[in-house]
Amino acid sequence: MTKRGATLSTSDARRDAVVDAAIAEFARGGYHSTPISAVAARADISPAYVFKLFPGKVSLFVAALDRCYELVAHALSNGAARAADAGPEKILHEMGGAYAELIADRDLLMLQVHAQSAADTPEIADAVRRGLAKVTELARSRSGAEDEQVQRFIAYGQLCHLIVTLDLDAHTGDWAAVLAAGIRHPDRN
Amino acid sequence: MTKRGATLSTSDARRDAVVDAAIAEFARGGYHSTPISAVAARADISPAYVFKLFPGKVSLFVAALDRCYELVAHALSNGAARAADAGPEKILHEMGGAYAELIADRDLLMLQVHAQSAADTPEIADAVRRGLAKVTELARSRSGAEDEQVQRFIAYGQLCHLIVTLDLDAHTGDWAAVLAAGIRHPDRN
DNA sequence: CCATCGAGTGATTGACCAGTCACTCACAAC
DNA sequence: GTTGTGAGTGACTGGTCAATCACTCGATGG
Repeated sequence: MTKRGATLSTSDARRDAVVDAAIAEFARGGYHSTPISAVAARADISPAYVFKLFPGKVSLFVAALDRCYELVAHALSNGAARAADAGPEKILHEMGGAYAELIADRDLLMLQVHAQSAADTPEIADAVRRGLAKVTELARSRSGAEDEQVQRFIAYGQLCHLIVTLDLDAHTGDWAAVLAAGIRHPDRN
Repeated sequence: MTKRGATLSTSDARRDAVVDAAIAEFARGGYHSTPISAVAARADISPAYVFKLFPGKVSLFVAALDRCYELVAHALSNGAARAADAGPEKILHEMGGAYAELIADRDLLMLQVHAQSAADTPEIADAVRRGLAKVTELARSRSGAEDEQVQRFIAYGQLCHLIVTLDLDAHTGDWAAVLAAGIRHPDRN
């Protein structure tokens, strides 16, 4: 009972669609509390078929995570291009702006947060390290900044994750304002 | 069948012991994949009795989290005292050192990471915000530093969480070294 | 000696979920 | 037209877990 109508899709196309659904669902509930059935439902697919496309739940999560970091790297790269041959600080700033735009819908950000928490599963930890390596080296090579500046770039990225996760700009004042000051927030809608 | 022998403990003492066990167990598995039975086993208690001491799983987690931030605040306070009346930067640096010592056993750090990932449960998000507020205001008031410096203090704390979670100082070189540079790591044993 | 009360448990329930398997169905090639 | 193949599913299994409840046991007080 193919619900989508239209032509029968090849399994590779389906796999891509399932990864998209996985990003959205895992971003909502995290690894442990998101059932495969939720991903399947979003992809208009039976839960059983997900296991034909991926060997298990971890593989699916890792695939989603890989895709997430790929998108992040792509955005950072674009950001760097926008500041062409300005100084390192300016380039990093532009990359930060591009990242803020990318994560406006929260999914890619939350997925990273959940992945960090699920890093006791070795495959997941590996995927996070892989992604973070890509991002770090990209920031360094494209900006030409000192190691210290690159480190700060990542640190403020992590702070940004915290702010969004806790909805700090909406909630309460003062101490929250200290943390959120000057960080580019995703649009609220 | 009270296994601990000795005198029968009052329920309040038991509650404390259960919170300690909860910190250790939740730090290992996170909120969703840590069963109450694991906490109960570590506290030498039947799972059923945990529900007599706490109304539900979330309450237990929140209690553990509250205690965690209490310990963090206490450590930071001690750190600030060590630098008595030095400059703000020096005081913040000393607080950072005290924090690094406190989280040497990883439990208090991992609990915070897992809490962030479980922040879609409102009670948990509230507890994290409460704790973070306490820490932020403590850092600001005790150091007398500018808002910007306090923000940086927290941001590097988050970076520290990432480094420990991914075991970055042990794993691989170069990009990992950039991120871990100058951060005081917990003793490896 | 009896009543009460708090500490603590065993057994159970109801729900959920990862993973499996045998199956159907559409289409293609011969 | 029948044989083969890949897409896709329904139904099931084995296991886990939060939460509940009726119960036991030991101490304490009258």
